[in-house]
Amino acid sequence: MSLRFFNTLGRKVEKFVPIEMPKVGLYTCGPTVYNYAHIGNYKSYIFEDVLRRTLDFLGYQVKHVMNITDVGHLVSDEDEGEDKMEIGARRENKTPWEIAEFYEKAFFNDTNELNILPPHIKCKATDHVQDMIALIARLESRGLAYTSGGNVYFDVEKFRNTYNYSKLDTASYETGKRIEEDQQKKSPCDFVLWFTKSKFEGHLMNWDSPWGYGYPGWHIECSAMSMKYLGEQFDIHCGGVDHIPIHHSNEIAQSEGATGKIPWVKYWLHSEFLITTADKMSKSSGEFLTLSKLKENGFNPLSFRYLCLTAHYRSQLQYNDSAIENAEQSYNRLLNIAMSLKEESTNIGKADEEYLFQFRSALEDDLNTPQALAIVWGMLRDKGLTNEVKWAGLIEFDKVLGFGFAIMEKDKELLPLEIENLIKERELSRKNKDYSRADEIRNILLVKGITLQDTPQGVKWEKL
RNA sequence: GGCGCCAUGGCCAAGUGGUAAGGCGAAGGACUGCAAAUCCUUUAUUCUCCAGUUCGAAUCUGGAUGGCGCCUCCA
Repeated sequence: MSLRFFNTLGRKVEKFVPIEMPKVGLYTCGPTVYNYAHIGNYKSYIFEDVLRRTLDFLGYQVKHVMNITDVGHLVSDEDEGEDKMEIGARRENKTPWEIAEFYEKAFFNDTNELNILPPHIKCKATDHVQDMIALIARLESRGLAYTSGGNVYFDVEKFRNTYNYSKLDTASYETGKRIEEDQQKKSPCDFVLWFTKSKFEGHLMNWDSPWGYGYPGWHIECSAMSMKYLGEQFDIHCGGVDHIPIHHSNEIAQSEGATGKIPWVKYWLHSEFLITTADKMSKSSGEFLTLSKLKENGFNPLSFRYLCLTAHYRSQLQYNDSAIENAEQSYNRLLNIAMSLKEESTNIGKADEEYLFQFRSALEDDLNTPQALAIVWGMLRDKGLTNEVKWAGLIEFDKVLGFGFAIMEKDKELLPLEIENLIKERELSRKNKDYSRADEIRNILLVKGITLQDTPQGVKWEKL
């Protein structure tokens, strides 16, 4: 079988054929850096990482571009028209640039802990304002943009998609219900390309442009930057499902409108949300679960990665306490098995072809990671395989799973002498059948965060 | 108001016409001084409910109920 993806463009699973074999241009929507990302965000980034690793695994040459949105979006959480970057700035008494730098760093710290590969090119919106201006000018020259009330708008009436990507019925739009309607628009579906008239006072991030001193609309950065680095047509564009109706529809309209080349992007892949019992995890609602919080609660970031892999990227993932606990447990077992296989494998064997084939097939089937994990467990439990073969297989699988088993080292740290002596004393007590003293010592060590296991090979200890 | 998605054991979750993957948990057993870890075994006659199509439905159709998302902030 060959690689297949569910393409949002046609809402069906399609064979993946890159524009120029074996190269793949991949653009993934990056973070808006006005606050910490939450674990729901990271579900998407983990999906994109698995996608990229799968493409690598299958022999494609991927060029991965990701944007950093460091220009605030137009509308605020309360729908009153405030800029997120500037809200963040005011909240923390910093400039928008300081805010952006701080949260960008936080983002990449988190993704690093989740073993998410950094993009080959990361591009900041603020570094590409000239590219955006050029693109807007291009749209203007093709008659697809108009100026009204000081702002430049994209004219959707002048550009009709040949495919109904978003499946939005624009005729039955209920505009002005959630946010105040912009009376300057010709059609409710028009969107701003360039602002000179901000709805609010004291906007700090501004640039000179042919239309006046101002700042770009939200959607234009992705079109401008992706085309700059990947060409006017490229293979894959990813994001969360929430981007389908508006952000990506607008991107398509402005990109195809500017170049006249259709389709702009061949495959659109969208990741479903992580769902909590309480509320949708949303940055704007204030309360959200960050990776740091997860770590404070004692969970390994890679357990969260494992959890994301147990569900298909296109289905909502139910997140609750037992879900992450289950995942942590499973991941720890997998890790232990991996580390023992590593220890017991003196020479690297050759992975079993049948399991490798099954694993590859699962991923080729629109990235079925739950199926892929089932195959991993199946191989590990297979009594017909030697440890060398299993370890070789696991190394291969891990290229996509991304836990980093191959480079991981089992903690070989030494225990303080005091504890070392307690363990020795306990061994002596056990030999003398003084089990109450032995159990007492085991409890003392437990309080100090060390568990003991009396295995046939001797005492093993582990830090909690 | 419009549009889209989903409903599988205690939990997470694959499977989308041929008779329910996998992980966690739980139960029993082996091992152990007892534990822990590990290993072995068991754990959904059934896929929210009601009709229908079919030789055959978790999978298709209609309806009901419940949940989620989008309609210019969102992964």
